[in-house]
Amino acid sequence: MLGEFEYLIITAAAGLGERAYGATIREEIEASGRSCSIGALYTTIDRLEAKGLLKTWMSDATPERGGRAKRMVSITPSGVNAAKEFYETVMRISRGASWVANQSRSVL
Amino acid sequence: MLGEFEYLIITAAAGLGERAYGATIREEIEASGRSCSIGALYTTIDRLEAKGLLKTWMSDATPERGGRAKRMVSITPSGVNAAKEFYETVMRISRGASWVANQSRSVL
DNA sequence: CCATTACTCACACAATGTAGTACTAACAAT
DNA sequence: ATTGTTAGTACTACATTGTGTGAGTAATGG
Repeated sequence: MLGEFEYLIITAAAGLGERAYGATIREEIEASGRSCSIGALYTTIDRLEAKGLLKTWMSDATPERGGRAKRMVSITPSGVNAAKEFYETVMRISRGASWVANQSRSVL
Repeated sequence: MLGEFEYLIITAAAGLGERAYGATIREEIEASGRSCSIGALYTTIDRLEAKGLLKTWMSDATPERGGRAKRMVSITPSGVNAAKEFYETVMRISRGASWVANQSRSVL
């Protein structure tokens, strides 16, 4: 099973599409109010890659100040599956919990 | 932040209400298709109690064969908050993800 | 006394977090 | 042009927290 942080990274990367790499993923995560240390980010990316849930490759350096080569990220089909399963597990578990709003609406 | 298993236990206990203790929580979890070893269960209950997210106490023995005293569980207000936050974090993160169905409906 | 129900313990492994290091390129000063 | 400074990026080693295992122990009713 994915951890919450792993899910977070996969989801952010999926949303960023072609623009996904360490720094943009981090911004995305912190923008949602969750802190994301650099180290935690890369170790998790490594682990996810080892599990085959995403793949990475080095791009060429861009002509920006400090434009070091980026480690680009994209989600594999397995990665999408894993994320989907995580999401559905949380949904299933949560069914009926008092802190879940609007439970009846989902049926309408 | 809660782990997935911690969330699972809090949710199961919340659903069971007065009847929540080790064995019923375990049944509840396994009924949802997720395995739940005894050891993992109690370790996690211990940790959650240490964090103040739930409280436990020993009940009297029941008059059933083998009816040993049970370690009853109930969720504290902090526990409800933590669960709620976990749920909302996952929801917020997931907004827009391709694997989430019916995204428009939530607005209606 | 023994089958049943339930909990405890000791440890192993996996996921997440922190802090610090190192590399690259633009920019600025000389 | 050379050098130093700074910003953007990636990597590594270690610390902490979360999850898993299953044998072992205790209490109770028959």
